[in-house]
Amino acid sequence: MDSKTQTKNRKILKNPAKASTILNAAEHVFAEKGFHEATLSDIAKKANVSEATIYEYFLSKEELLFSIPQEETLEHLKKSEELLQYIQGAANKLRMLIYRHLKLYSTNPDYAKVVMLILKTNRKFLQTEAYKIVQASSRFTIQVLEEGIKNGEFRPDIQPYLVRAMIYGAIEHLVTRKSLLGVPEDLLSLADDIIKNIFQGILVPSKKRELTVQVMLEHKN
Amino acid sequence: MDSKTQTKNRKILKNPAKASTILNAAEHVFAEKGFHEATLSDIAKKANVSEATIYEYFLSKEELLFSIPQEETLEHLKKSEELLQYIQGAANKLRMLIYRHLKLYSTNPDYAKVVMLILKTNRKFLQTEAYKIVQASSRFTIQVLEEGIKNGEFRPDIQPYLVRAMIYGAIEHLVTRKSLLGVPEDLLSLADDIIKNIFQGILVPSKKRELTVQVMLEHKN
Amino acid sequence: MDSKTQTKNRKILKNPAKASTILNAAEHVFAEKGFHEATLSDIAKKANVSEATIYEYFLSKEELLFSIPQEETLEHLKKSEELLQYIQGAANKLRMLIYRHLKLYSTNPDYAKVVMLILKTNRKFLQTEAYKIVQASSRFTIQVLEEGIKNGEFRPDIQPYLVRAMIYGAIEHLVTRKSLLGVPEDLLSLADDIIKNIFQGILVPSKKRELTVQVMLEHKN
Amino acid sequence: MDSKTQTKNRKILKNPAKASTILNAAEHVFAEKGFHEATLSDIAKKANVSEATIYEYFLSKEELLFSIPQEETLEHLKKSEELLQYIQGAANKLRMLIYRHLKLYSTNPDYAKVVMLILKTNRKFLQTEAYKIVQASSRFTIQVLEEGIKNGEFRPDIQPYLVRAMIYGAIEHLVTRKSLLGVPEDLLSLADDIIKNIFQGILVPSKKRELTVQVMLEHKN
DNA sequence: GATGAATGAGTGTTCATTCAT
DNA sequence: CATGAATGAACACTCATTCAT
Repeated sequence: MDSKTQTKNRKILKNPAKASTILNAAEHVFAEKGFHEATLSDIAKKANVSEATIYEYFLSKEELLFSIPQEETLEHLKKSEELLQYIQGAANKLRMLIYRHLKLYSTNPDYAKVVMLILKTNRKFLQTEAYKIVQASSRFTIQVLEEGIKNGEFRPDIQPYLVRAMIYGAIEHLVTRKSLLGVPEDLLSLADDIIKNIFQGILVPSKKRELTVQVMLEHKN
Repeated sequence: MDSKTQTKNRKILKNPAKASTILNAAEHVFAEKGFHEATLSDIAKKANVSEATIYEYFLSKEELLFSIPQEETLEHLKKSEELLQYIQGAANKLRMLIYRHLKLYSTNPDYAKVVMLILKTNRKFLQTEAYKIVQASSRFTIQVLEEGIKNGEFRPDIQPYLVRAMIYGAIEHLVTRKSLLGVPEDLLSLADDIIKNIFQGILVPSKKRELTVQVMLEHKN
Repeated sequence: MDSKTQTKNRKILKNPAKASTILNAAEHVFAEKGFHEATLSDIAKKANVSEATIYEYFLSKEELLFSIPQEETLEHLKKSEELLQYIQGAANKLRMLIYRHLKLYSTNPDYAKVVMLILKTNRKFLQTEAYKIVQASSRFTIQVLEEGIKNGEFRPDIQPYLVRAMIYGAIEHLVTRKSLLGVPEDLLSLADDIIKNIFQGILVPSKKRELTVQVMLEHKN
Repeated sequence: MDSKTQTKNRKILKNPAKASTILNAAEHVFAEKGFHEATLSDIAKKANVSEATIYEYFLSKEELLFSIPQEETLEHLKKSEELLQYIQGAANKLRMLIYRHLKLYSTNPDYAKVVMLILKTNRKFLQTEAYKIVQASSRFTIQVLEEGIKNGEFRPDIQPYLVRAMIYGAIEHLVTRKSLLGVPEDLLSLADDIIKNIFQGILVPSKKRELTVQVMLEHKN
């Protein structure tokens, strides 16, 4: 609605520092208590502003929640996009995306909690601008996977949609566990192993048996 | 708590049919609206009982929520455990576990929503009896993975904990998407592809080049 | 909406005594403080129930307000309707209606305040069932006025709509003043004077001069 | 209070144009939404000033409301007072007062709404300077009525206080209906009929019967 | 055993008002 | 002078939970 934008004179653009303070407080409180359990009063206290002030910057508690990933995600996305241009090879690009994704959550545990425990399962969030950014981010992965298929790096029969689900699923699973249970201690160190598993699978390759055949041929000579 | 169970004379054992009716109603309403948005009044209406009656069978709204997976999960677990005994080979066993897991959610969309959108991100659920059953279930996967490593089916350098995260992560990611967005239409058909990816990875194997080298050696002889 | 009627299980029919208690409390508090200045808490205290209980009987503060005149007005209306049948002559009927109207407010000062100071100027009230009853009540007056015109009791050139406005206007004006200022002390005693004014107007009739002419004619004979 | 007026340096005198702009905006917004439903923000927007500026000219939202009739009413009063001097006869004077009163509201529908729907039922307004002006205005009516009684134009037994109530009551009733319901379309055209009713009443005069008697007397001769 | 009825406790949101600049 | 920015104070409304019958 037009009225929404105009009637409510939000000062978020006028004083971004305070908006950011509120956002950080909200992130922290939401991370700690969850959305419904957190109160505006909690957030106001944490941000050292009045509850009314929060409403000067955000339309509602829910909009405040949805505003949390906006900045962070957009910035992350742009950086990833930039880096993709400097990296050769789909495998290397994918490695970077996985690594950065894990790092994003790893270095921002509160943010991780908000995303994994609150936003990811919120129906309304899916209709949000912020969510579109998240979507864009995951589209990169699809593109890189397709690139890898095209240039022969990746199996031609993989389904990018499914592989992405596995990559993100693994990361989300781990970050969620970390958020809820505190384990594993060091998320980031898992990146390489995830990548290795994604790349090579878990089966012992059948190459060896083929190799054995070769050797037998040698004996024949 | 134990004391809680004993202090209140719960009649859940006396009239399991009604308890089950309530549980089903709750599952449906929670799936549709989410935990906080669903009201006891909604559930009571759906179950054709009074709100007070719900409290005859369950201690609280939260306990009602936590009771939902109990039956289903336990049954699922037992069946899996049984099947594991009849299957030869870690790969085959793993395939079965993945398939059954995906099928469980696939055939119970309401249950899937409750688990994926509500329980999985609930801190308190982790301290629940029901959760221990879930844990037990996922312990099978670890065991199978270890078995596969031991008998040479799986790479010796895989980390079972991580592989499990990838398997469950992928499934959860897909089931969550299905729960929220309705896509993909047919979850179950993805099982084989997930298994294939998990087993073989996405990289095109470098076997071919190695093979070429062998051939050159043969000529040398 | 259907949902409104069914979703909210109002117990107003089940326990009319309590509904009435609440209504009386509301009438008193609204009369004393006005609608916006009165709080649900005030009313709950006055009625010796919890605020939540009020919501078991009424959908909202506003609906509570609008429910106040319902009973009283309907009862008043029916009685008036009945009495009309026993009275001969439009003038006598009108006298009764005026008298009863003034008496209604005169004996229920709280009710008078609610009607005069709150409801009468409330736009939404006009779309209410209760208002339709009020309308019906004032329709009697129109009918009686028309009857009086037809049978020659009232001037044929009067406009019933306007006369009604004058009658009710006068009453409302007086009741409002009484509600706000406390004067005049005794409203009811004004009834006869109002009636007299309405009936005869304020002008000294010019009959006398005409009469004189007649007399002169007599003398002439 | 006097102290209030002096403590705060109100600039209403310094820039009467802006004060008037605000007052007009307030009149419009109050008329449209009612007092409680209107916000200072609404008024500020309508007046193209900031909310804080409104407080430079008026002490509070309520004082702003009470300031609305001041000018208009005073002007109206003075003009009426002047006209009274040029009119002969109490009946003619009363006719003028009624006509002008109805015209005042008729030509200022926003003002009419503010007065009829908000101010007239506001307790605090009665303690206001502005209200005293209104009172003064209605005192003219009393004076004219008394004059009419004295000089034989009006019945000697009418109660001026009551007649005034009827006149103003009728006008208020009609203006209120117009404000809320939009009918009748043309208020001003009702003036003559109101006057006629007030003057002559609604009863068919009993002259005729008396006249008949005279005629019989004539026959007797 | 089942429930109608009552409520305590809690919270997001609004807005008139103030004041430093 | 004008106002942007901040907030204190208030309140209607909801709902899980209890308990007498």
